[in-house]
Amino acid sequence: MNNSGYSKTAVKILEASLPLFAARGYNGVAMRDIAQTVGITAAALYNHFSGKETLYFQALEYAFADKVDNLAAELTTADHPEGRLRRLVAFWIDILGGDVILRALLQREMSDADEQRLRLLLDRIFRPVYEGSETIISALARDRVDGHFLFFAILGLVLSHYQLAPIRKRLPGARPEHEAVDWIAAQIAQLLYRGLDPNGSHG
Amino acid sequence: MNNSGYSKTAVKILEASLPLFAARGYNGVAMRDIAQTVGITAAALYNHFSGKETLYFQALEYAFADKVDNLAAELTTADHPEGRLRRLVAFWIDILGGDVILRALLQREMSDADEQRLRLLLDRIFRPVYEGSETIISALARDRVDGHFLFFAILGLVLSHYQLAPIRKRLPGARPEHEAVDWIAAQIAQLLYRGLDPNGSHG
DNA sequence: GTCTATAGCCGGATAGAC
DNA sequence: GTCTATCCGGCTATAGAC
Repeated sequence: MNNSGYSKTAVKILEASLPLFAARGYNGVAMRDIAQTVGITAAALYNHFSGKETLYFQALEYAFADKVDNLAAELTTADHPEGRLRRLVAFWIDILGGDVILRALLQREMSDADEQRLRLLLDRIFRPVYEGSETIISALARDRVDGHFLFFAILGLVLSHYQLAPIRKRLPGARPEHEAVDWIAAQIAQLLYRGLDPNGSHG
Repeated sequence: MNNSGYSKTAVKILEASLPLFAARGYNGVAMRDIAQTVGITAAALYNHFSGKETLYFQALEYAFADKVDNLAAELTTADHPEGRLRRLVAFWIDILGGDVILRALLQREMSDADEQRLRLLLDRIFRPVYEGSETIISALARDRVDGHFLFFAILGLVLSHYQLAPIRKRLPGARPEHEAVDWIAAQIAQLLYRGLDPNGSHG
């Protein structure tokens, strides 16, 4: 037992199952696979989780725990708006870019759209971040764009950068630095803040 | 037989399988499911396709056929750069927003990342559009952002708008007009062209 | 708490009659 | 070209010994 309420073996099972579910999806992973990774038999899994669905659900919850702490504080410190925008972009890159497993799970949940699992994502990740970044978002959006739209535009730019990587890397113009987090953050912030208009502030 | 080279039944099979694969993925669809939708038995499927993998692959190819014709011509007509940007955004919305099946298949292919199927997507969709929009992209990007990055930023903004819809619609600030293609196109073009800088051209 | 063994089900694919 | 019947393998889950 530890403070998460799971036994040591249960934690090992959860941590073994996450990369598998992320890589191959719910249907693509057999209980035998998870058991083999842990080093026990499939039957023994049922001593810790009542079934495959339960295990999957608890693995999701386990993966998303404590991902969004202290974001709000970081986003409200006095700073130029562009700096705070950059930190919000960096936050998403940190969450989505640094964790292949979380990203794959997120994408899968988006397309499978189970109501219960969706609620987990909302409560654990999106609502906290949305509320924590409301001030900076509305300050940035002003009358120019819709704030709700802007929040998802930032998230979408980060997410799609990673999501489209298999295709992105295969088209001419791809360069190694496109995978560097600092470069990505700078490009996104630059694009969002300055825009493309040649008559704009930076042109 | 028709000009696609498929018999009438084969076409019915392809068109029946696409929504199923889009909704539940390769592993989530049984040959029996497809057969039942068509109104035949699973065994009869093998008169038209040699196996499940072949059927899936041909269904993908069938879905992507003729999606990108005449884009290049449309993007090079004389016009203000902002107008051409808007047309490029509209093109992606037209492809990705208007076809839930294509979008779901695209997303699934992105995360499953089979080399052969990836090549199909590249050759049928992305490379033609990429090459067709090279001129307008580099004219828009100039020295401000990377052109390769900009191409995927535009695509990513459209794609993620639809992809994140399950979460987007559940957060405060969601409104019905956020689903209207004209509104989406206007917001994306506005954001990309003008940017967020209060000292920018639109101030 | 783990094991072996197995029940019960489902999925892909084939054989052969019609 | 479709059918019925069937094979075979893989899967979740359970029973019961240790």
